[in-house]
Amino acid sequence: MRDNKVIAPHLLDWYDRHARDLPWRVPPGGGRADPYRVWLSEVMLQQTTVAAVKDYFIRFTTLWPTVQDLAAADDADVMAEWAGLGYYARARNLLACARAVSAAGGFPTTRDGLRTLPGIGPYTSAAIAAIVWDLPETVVDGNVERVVARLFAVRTPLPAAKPELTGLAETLTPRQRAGDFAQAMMDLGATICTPRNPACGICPLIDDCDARAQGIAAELPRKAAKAAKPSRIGIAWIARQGEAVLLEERPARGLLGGTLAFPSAGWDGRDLPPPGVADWHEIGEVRHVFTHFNLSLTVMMGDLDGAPDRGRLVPLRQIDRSALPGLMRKVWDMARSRIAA
DNA sequence: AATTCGTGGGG
DNA sequence: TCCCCAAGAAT
Repeated sequence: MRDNKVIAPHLLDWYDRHARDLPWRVPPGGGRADPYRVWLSEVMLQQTTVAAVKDYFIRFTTLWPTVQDLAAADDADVMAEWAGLGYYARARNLLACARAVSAAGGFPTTRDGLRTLPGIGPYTSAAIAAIVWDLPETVVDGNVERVVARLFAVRTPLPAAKPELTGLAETLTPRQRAGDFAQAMMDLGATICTPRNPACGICPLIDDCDARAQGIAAELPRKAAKAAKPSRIGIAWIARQGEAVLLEERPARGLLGGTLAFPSAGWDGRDLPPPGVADWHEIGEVRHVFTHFNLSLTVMMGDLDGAPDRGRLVPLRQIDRSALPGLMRKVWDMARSRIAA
């Protein structure tokens, strides 16, 4: 059996002095957090950096201050506000969750109850339970995996090491202030116990860290080798008619599911013809990187001869770049420069 | 259980 | 330029 580490008092003391000030966070000892704001921030923060989330969080909470407000919102408005943040299944699940919570009269007050809601998994359920309801749940995100792997010098590569790391993390969670402890672990991982060049010299847990003692902190956690990233090609069509351009809502599931987009094909498993008859001509190539492939998208432009067979024509001035996902922003930027010229 | 889901920043 | 990675969940 591994040694029993007791790090919570020391780490919480560090957190009381160094907690980051974040829009969704209640300072240590600052009272109960709003479950809506904590839930919204945790969903936005899934696989997404704090820097990228901040503005989105402020916009969402300004537009929809309560979960009831969000539950009453139009799907298209929420998708448009989420555009650019990525992982769009989160936005669809966000609305489904808001509507379930609103109908139920509030958020569940246990981890298991939270876990049943769409978009809330092992991490997010534990985070809300600990941060909002002050329950002694153990929160395991990428930061905690790294901190724990180093504290206990776990050499097993991820993701196989996940159960072991979770078990070890559970031995660290205090009965009191579990929410602050979780946020302290994540802050530590984000600011000191970083993936590369960890700042062990100023780490409050330096005397508890096995990896540091063995001189291998920067080498942990180990990770399984990743598969090479394949390349895909496709076509996007800028279909014009007078002062309007064709846009469509993508299918609800899959790549960029439910987002607003220019008609395209060949890169997402769909092999579709152009959206109508036109004098198609190439205006350039857009490159984009997804999690699991690189994309080269050939952009075609043309004036429609007759009605398009899908999508809807949107007046130029009505096209809102910020309502498009990142890939389609690139396509639009290229098209707009051509239209202006 | 392994895949499939975005995007932007940093080294 | 390329690779890594970031408060994961759903299937």
